[in-house]
Amino acid sequence: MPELPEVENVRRELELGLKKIKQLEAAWSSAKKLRDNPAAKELKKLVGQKLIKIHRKSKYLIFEWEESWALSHLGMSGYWRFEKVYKEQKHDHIKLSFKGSFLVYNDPRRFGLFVVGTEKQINDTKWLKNIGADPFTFKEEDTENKLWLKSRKSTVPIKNWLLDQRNIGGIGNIYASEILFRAKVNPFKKTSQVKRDEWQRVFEQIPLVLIDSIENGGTTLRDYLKPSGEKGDFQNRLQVYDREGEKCYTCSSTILTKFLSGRSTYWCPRCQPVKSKP
DNA sequence: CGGGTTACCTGACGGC
DNA sequence: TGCCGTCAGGTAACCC
Repeated sequence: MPELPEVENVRRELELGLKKIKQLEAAWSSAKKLRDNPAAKELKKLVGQKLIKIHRKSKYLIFEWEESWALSHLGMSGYWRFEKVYKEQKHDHIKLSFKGSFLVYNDPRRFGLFVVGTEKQINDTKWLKNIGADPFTFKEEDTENKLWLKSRKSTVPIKNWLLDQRNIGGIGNIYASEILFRAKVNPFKKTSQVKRDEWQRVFEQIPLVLIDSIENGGTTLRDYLKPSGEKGDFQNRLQVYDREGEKCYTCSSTILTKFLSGRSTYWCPRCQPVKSKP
């Protein structure tokens, strides 16, 4: 479900709610396992602490408590919700009880993650350590050139390269297709064969598309909801994703879709030809 | 090693 | 109505 823009929207809304939150009074987790379910005793470490800030790295939420940190990943179907009165829902997995409010993690498919530790322990987890460049700062840090050099060695399709979190953190299946459409690059092109000017366009579009989506509340195709329960709005701005058989807004060609490494890939055959223009 | 496939889970939806 | 196959916004363990 959630890629970087959705996770950032969750982060922003949760942080708005923090002002009203006091100490954690009780913590509960379901018996059903998430990807790495916190042992009940790990979760108990948070009791008595105040939630201070929520950070985001790539698609991960990082909860900063007074003494501890916690790492949250929403997988495909996870979401956090704020409630004044707890109303149990199917697939609730974590319930944090504060005075006068509840913060609940629900995740039907249970691909999500929640672990507790010290700041150092969390930062040293394999999940945070293996994340590649940050899409909003790689321009400033000469990372762009490093990524370009790295890309010369990769023979995977460029779309797969964008999805590999070890290269750039935060791009998922929707935005990989959207970024490549806006950059006018064919998603099946081998990464090492993507020319410098095409690469330039891809790099330019990565932060633009992600920010555009963040500002529009993320993409709600099926079940993504912000903690407030509201839908996102970026689904109305998608150019190719989920638009198979519809007309390209730019050139009126029919949008195509194809399975690539197990993921649906959408593109416009005329705007993103296999052979780039000379 | 890189690159491809499949598994992990539940639910929604379409075809028969 | 129900059963079955397919697909879903992510990651990671397997293969070769």
